[in-house]
Amino acid sequence: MDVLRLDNQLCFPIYAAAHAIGRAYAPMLDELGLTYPQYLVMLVLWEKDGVGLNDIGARLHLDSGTLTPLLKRLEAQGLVERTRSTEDERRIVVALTAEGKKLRQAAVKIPLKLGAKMARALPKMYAMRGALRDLVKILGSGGDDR
Amino acid sequence: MDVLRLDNQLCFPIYAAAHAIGRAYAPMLDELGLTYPQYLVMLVLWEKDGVGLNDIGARLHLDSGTLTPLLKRLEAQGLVERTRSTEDERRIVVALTAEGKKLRQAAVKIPLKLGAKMARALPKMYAMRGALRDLVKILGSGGDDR
DNA sequence: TGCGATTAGATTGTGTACAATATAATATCT
DNA sequence: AGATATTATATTGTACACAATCTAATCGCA
Repeated sequence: MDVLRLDNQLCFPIYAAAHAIGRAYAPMLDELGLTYPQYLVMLVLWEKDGVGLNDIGARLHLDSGTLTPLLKRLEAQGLVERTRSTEDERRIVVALTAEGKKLRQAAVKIPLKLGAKMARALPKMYAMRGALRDLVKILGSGGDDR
Repeated sequence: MDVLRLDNQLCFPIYAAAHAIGRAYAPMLDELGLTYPQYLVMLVLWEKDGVGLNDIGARLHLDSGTLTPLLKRLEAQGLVERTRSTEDERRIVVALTAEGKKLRQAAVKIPLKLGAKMARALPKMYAMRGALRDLVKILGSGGDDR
């Protein structure tokens, strides 16, 4: 077997799928004024508001180089507020604004629409989810828990 | 089920895994002077030299906005040459230099090392490859076959 | 053959993603 | 208590990725 043949690669399909996912989400998220990474950040915050930048990074495996500008833009859109923690001044706490909280209602349609779009792929995606998580763990998760 | 809960997302694990893969490849590819996307382009060319930018894009689901600068940098490194096709002047043909061809020898170790690194994840990755390819098809593949 | 439609790649603009580095704050050790 | 080590985030620099748009070349149709 030719280890350098594109069709024999195991990682490339993941890469290609991730990009396809991003492209598929974009028009729908654009209606909410969000990009896919921003949407992921909002998911984290809708789940637990007022967490640190570090915590968001740990959940999403993204570091401050990515998150700082991203959060700045979310703040500029009036969806979040960033403040320095009083307990530890190195920490940034990210809180949803009322508008940010309200956006959740509109956002509910996103996974529903995407789910419908890739309905026939869903069963296998459910099946591969755990393996993908394991892979992230094995390879090292990036973000601020490095 | 909360459709907006991060752990319930089916796409996020793919996104996270793709980024983890990129991070895992980077140090090794850096020794060859390549980035992961550049490495993918080289895979395509090692397989079939002298193809069009469009063909590379179709294989990798990347468009000219991404490929043009990427190929420019590969050309600057002396690994490829870009020429205008005589049959169709809109087309760019990308050919490996001798140095580009020679790099394949050093590149063989990359998949081997990565494979070793994620050995225990490999069986499931083999299993999910087809499903990931289907997903790319379903969502629309991007690149220049849009 | 001429003209409108389509295509290939370049370009512009925006938003990531991450390595490396810097600065200030906190933790740990002696 | 003081010094050193570590940590959180910002910043800098580089390389993507892709939508939108542009320009020149080619295709398809009347």
